[in-house]
Formats: sequence, structure tokens, C-alpha cells
Amino acid sequence: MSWRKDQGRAERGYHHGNLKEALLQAALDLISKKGPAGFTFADAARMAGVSPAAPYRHFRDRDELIASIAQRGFEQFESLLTQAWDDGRPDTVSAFERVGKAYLAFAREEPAFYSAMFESGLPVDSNPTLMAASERAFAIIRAAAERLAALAPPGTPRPPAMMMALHIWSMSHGVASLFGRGDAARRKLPMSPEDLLEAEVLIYLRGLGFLTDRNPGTAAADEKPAGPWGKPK
Amino acid sequence: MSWRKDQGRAERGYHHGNLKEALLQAALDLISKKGPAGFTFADAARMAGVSPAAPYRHFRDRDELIASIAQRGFEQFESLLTQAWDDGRPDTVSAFERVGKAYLAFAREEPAFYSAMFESGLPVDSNPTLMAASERAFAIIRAAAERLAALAPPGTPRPPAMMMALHIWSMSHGVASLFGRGDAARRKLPMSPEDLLEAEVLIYLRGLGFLTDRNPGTAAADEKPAGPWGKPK
DNA sequence: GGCTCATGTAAAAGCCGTTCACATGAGCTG
DNA sequence: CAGCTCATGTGAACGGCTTTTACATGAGCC
Repeated sequence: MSWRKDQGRAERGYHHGNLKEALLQAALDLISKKGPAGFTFADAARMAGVSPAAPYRHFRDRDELIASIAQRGFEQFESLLTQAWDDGRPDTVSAFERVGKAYLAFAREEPAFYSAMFESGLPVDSNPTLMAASERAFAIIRAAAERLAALAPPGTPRPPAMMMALHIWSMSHGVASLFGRGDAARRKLPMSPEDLLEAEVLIYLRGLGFLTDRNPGTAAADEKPAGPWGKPK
Repeated sequence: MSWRKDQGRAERGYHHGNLKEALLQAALDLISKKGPAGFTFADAARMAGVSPAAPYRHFRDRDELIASIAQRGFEQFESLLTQAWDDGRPDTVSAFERVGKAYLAFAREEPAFYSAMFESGLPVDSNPTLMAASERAFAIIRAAAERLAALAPPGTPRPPAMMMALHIWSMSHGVASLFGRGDAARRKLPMSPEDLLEAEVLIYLRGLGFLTDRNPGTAAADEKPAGPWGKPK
């Protein structure tokens, strides 16, 4: 266990010693509990055991704290996507799907980061650092799409990788936003968000002419192709 | 022009006469300008020319006002989608695409409604009326999907309409959320959100085995099918 | 040991949401 | 038209939040 300077709790001198980190941590807790709107600067200060003015030594204002969190979120997001993509191993298509699942997993398991990144109403493009982090995360999807595009069946026009990447991103984001977080306020589904997204991506890839059936022995668009949404009995 | 009780501006007696409506209107203005988080109850009251306590005669609290706006938003949304769908005229596929475009148009032209409906962090399922309005809007997409599913090419398994509807919804919502509003903070695109979504939907429909080429004379998945994202030169 | 500057505090101003007792006057009742 | 009533608006007040300012503390360096 960590020992000293635990959570701002225990006896500490005039100086906190690690306030910036403690504030970020507290903010994450609060945002995941009450959403980015419900989070207050004062609460975070209280949780860290300092006065309401102390945070201003580390963040220009409340928005900058949220931006910092979004920043870290994009970094973790990038790392998660990179790991999921795993440079296309063992095969491009299944790695591609893993990326979609990772997107959903991130939205579900890190709702505070996800909120800060996508739902906080921050002007993303006004903050170059933040923008860059977001671009780096998207670049993973972009790279994956590039590799996939290169596999386009011969004889068919090669789809633009950028467009594919944007499509995949919007699907993942749409599913995550609408149905992603179990706890919060959403809608009942006949299937899990993961399955929903997987079917969506598979149908989309098939629309591009990729072989997406589980058993890659068969050609696409032949006699009675099985639907990617599950076999009929 | 309207004449009396104009905008809360002019001389009015002790009673406003139409405060509820004026508040909703003011809130719409404010939300579209500063986002649902930036909107304040007091500001709306000021804009309507009444004291900060007056709104409480019409709304239990700030959240109820936002919920009212979301409610109206869903109603307008439903009506817009209904109109776009036009009962599947002149043909199912093109009507289906019109629905997608209508989704984007709504997000762009009514950002305040859109924010209140999808980005305000309201617990949608805690408000039965709101939930019902949202269901009615989704029902349009659902009905369109149903009609489309019935057109599935013979010999192929018929896709579940509910799943199709959820897919289309998530695509539309994803594109709208990520790239939808021109003014606000988003990302640069190599194509318009409308074109992006149209291509996405067409590829998806093709993946389901529908004939989506512009010229419906040709069968799908034949020699050198043209990509739905635009012809190569 | 003493200086300096980053870091934290206290106090205050201004805003917001919300409540409560009270004021007003629109519309009904007779 | 007189009078009553109740929906609707007001003013003042409370507590909380954000942010600023002047001041306090003490960690790190000479």
C-alpha cells in the first residue's frame, strides 16, 4: 500500500506535497460519480484536504482541470487502442474488431475520462495540446483502417482509409454514447452494446467487400451467406 | 409581426402573461449560445424581464426546464423524421437515407434542442414522459428499418429490423456528435458530415445485401461494383 | 543560518439556485 | 360593479461555488 501523503487525509504540514495529482484523482472520482457538470472545484479541494483557493496554484481555472483530465484520458485511450490493435495480429480483421471493443470498454470502464473527453463541452480545438492528444488516439484507428484498406479484394475499388476510419469511429462513438454506460441513463437493448457494435462493423466491412464470415474459407456474397448478426436456427 | 407581450421587453404589468413560453424561448437561445452547462436559470429570468424567483412558478427547478426543452426537442425531432421518411416514398432506400440526413440537419439546425436531448446529462429514463417522447422518435427509425428489412433480397436471411434501426441510429448519432455542429468545437473532415453519413449507410446497406447503387439496374456484388463513396476517375 | 519563491490560507466579491413570506391583479361569483 | 381567491410575480435571504487578493508557511538553495 502507499503509505505517506495518502489521500490528503492524514496529518500533513502546510504544504500538501502532491496536490496537483490529488486534485486530478479527486476530480476523476467526482466526475465518475456525478458527471462532468456535477463536479465542483471546491469539492475536489475539500477531498484533497486543502482550501478552495489552493487549486488555483495548479490550474488556471476549473476548465483547465477538466482539460487536463481529458488530456490524460486521450493518452490512456491511445495506449488502450494501440494495445488492442496490436499491430494487426493475428489477422487484420479480428484486430480491427478488437479496437472497436476496446473503444466500448474504455467508455464503460473509464466513464470519467470518457465524459471529460467527449461530453464536457470543452472547446477541443482551442487547446492545441488536447487536440494533438486526440489526434494521436485517432491515428491508431486511422492506421488500422489503412491496413484494412490494403486488403481490399482485388477487382474492387480500394476504399479511402480516412473515410473508413471516420466511419468506424462514428459507429463506436455512437454506440458508446447511446448505449455505452450501464449505470447511467440510457435505453434497454435486445443485445449487448458489444454485440451490437460487432455486428455493425461486420456488416459494414462486408459492404466494402471484405470477407468477414467467421470461417474465411467461403467467398463473400454467394449462395445464402449467413448474417453476421448470428445464425438463424 | 407579433405586437403585444413581445419579448418580455416592453412595459408589462405585474404579471407577464406568457412567462413559461418566454422562459423556454430564452433557454433555447442561451443553450444554443453557451451550451446546456453554460445556461443559467437566472439568465433566462433576466431575459424574460422577471425576477430570479419567478421561474419557480413554472418549473420545479432548472433541470425541469431543461427536461421540458428536451421533451419539445423529441417532439420536433419525431415530426421531422416522420416528414423525412414520408412513409417510404418514393422508394424505401432513398427515403431511408433522407431520414439519416434529417438526423444531421436537426443536430445542426437545432443545436439547443439536440444538446438538451442528448448532451445535458439528464437521466432520461427517470422521466416517463420524456422517455416516451424519445421512444416515439426512435419508433420512426424502427418502422423505416422494418420496411427496409422486408425488402431483403430473396435467398438471404432477413436482418432483424430492431438491430438495423439501432445501427442506423448509432451511425447518425455518432456522426452528429463528433462532426455535426459546424460552429462548435469539433474536427476537420475531408468531406461533409452528410456525405460521410450517406456513404456509411450505403456501405452498411450493401453489407446487408441491399442494392444501393445509384442506378438500380445492376445487381450487387458483381464485377467491379462502384464504391458508394464516389466513383474513381 | 538566512533568503526566496512555490505553495497554501483567509477573506471577500459576485454569481447562482432555491425558498419563503408577501404583493398584485385576472377572473369568477353574486 | 364589489369583493374574493388564487395563480403568478417580488424581495430578501441562505448557502454554495468560482475566482481574486493580500498574506502565511516552509522546502530548497546559498
